[in-house]
Amino acid sequence: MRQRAAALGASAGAHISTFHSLCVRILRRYADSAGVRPAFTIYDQADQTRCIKRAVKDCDLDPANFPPARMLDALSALKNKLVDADAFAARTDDFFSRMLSRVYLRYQQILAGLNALDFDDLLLKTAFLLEGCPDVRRELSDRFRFLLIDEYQDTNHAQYRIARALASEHANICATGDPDQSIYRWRGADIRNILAFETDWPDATIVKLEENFRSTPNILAVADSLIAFNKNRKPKKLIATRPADDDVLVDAFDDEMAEAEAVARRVRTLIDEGSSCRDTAVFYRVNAMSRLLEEAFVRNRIPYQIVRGVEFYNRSEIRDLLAYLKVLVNPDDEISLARIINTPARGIGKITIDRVRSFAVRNGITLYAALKKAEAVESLSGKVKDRLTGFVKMLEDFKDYITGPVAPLAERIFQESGLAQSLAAGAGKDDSALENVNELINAAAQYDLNTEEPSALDYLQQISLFSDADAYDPAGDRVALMTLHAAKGLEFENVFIVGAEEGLLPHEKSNGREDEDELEEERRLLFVGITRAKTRLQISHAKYRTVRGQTLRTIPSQFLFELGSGFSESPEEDDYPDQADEPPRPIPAFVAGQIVRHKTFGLGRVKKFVDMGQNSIVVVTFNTGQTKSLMVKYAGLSKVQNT
DNA sequence: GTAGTTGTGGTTTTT
DNA sequence: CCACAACTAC
Repeated sequence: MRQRAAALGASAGAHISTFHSLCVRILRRYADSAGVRPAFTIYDQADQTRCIKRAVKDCDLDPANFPPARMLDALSALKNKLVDADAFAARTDDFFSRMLSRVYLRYQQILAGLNALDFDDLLLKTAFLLEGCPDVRRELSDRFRFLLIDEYQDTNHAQYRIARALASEHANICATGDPDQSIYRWRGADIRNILAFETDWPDATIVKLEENFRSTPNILAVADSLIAFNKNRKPKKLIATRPADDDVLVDAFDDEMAEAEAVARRVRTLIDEGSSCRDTAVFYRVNAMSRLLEEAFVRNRIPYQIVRGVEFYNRSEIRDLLAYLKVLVNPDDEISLARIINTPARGIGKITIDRVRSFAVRNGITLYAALKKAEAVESLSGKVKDRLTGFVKMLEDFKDYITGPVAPLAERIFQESGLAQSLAAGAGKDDSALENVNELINAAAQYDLNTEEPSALDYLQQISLFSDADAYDPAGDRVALMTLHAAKGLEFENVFIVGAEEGLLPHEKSNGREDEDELEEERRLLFVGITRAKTRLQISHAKYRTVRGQTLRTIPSQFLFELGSGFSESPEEDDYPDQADEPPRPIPAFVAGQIVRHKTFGLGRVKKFVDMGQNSIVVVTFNTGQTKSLMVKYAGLSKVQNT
């Protein structure tokens, strides 16, 4: 989480840390009381997915009916509410929750066996520790005598309970935040935390920060107009203190290439006029959009940085290298072990692994311990045994270096494991992999320099919690490219927001689901992006966009119609087909539940109708299973009689 | 048994 | 379009 819990200790100096990092430090220090082993590995989403798949399988459930992503979301929601597996088991009522409960119990068993904690466990275990051990709570409360929590609107219930426990002894707690900037509801952030702060701490002084020193009135007007469309909010007025300046621009481009190129050229112009690169940022909804922009910036010779925190650590070459480190630090981490045992290929296949695993189970030892005793596994050929012992020996040799600087160890692993060689062999098609590895090793070297007693364990636990905030380098004079989420808390003279299209912003995954809440969160996301801009703001969309290899005509984001009138449209003619030729026709209204037919997608059911006159949008779930946003005037939908 | 090949399916945001 | 899973050829 981005919000930081800063604790100001009189003698120790101020600590600035994210909630999760604080939890890691607490859990390591009070491991016994918290019921964890200190060398735990922190599992991210990919690792969690592997574990939950295994848990679902162990419970004899069909992954088709119990999709891993769904299950993880459900477990995460429970953990964020501090409902552990046992507590949940006691309160299941329907079939699904009974199955979920079994998966939950099994999942926790698996993680415990691997000596791993997921992100939610870090919070849950810390909260339980603080609430269950008064001694620990008092000690920490005394150590952190003043508590300041930023971005409080994005705290979840577990974080709330941790903060409450830490402040319980002294009540020196200060929280800052803005409910209109809550963009992590999907991750369990509970807006009630900030709304209820005054009731939780009755003596608290409330300071409203309504004056905005950052943005021009032009930008604030657009932000204000947009966010006012959210029904579920406390109205608030932003008061501009700066004089009016340039108009906000809303631009339409032919396709995503043209959009990226136009943005790059406009940035080029700003730079030529004397603006620093660091003063400009480009925001997008999904990481996948960064590539086109990157290419455009290269073409226009503009220095840029792609701010990617988590994204970087999802790269397979990075995951491979880190998996080696994880296994060295925590041999129980079979998820990482499974990843590296045949990466790069060294002739250890699935069947071999299964045999060693069953040997491990029979003898009640871990997979790694079984690998060490590979000689004793009868079902293996001598050749295979040799490969296994060679692999284990390599790891054991690396182990000599797990305390001490990390960069040399990472370099050594990269070379001696064969990763370097296999990367070089596959090069040509993608030379960025080697670059990424070098970046990782450089970052490790930086860690070594900044840390008194560097170790692989400490390094791994730190980078697992690496955030987008850490990824942004304000020192470099480069244009920043990042997702709207990553933009939170930052500000720039010039801001470009691209891809303001239905399905992208708001994202289709959050359109018309359950209720309006998800749409409102998308609106807040754009609001956050807009309010990052100090002086110049350009929001754009492409008329055609290629997604997954298919070029489709897009629909401008409904949010563009909610910006009020305080902006200039692009001078280009709006050349959507049909519009010029045909006189405006009355737009038919749809209601949710209405069955409709589309010439390409066939039959579907209306999920939602957004009445915007000529620009009305209808969201339809088609029988093919896909949900699409369509502009009524182009969709050619016909209403079908409900039977 | 392993490794390369074809096929399927799913597909945001991040700690 | 990409990652992964089952499949087939060594």
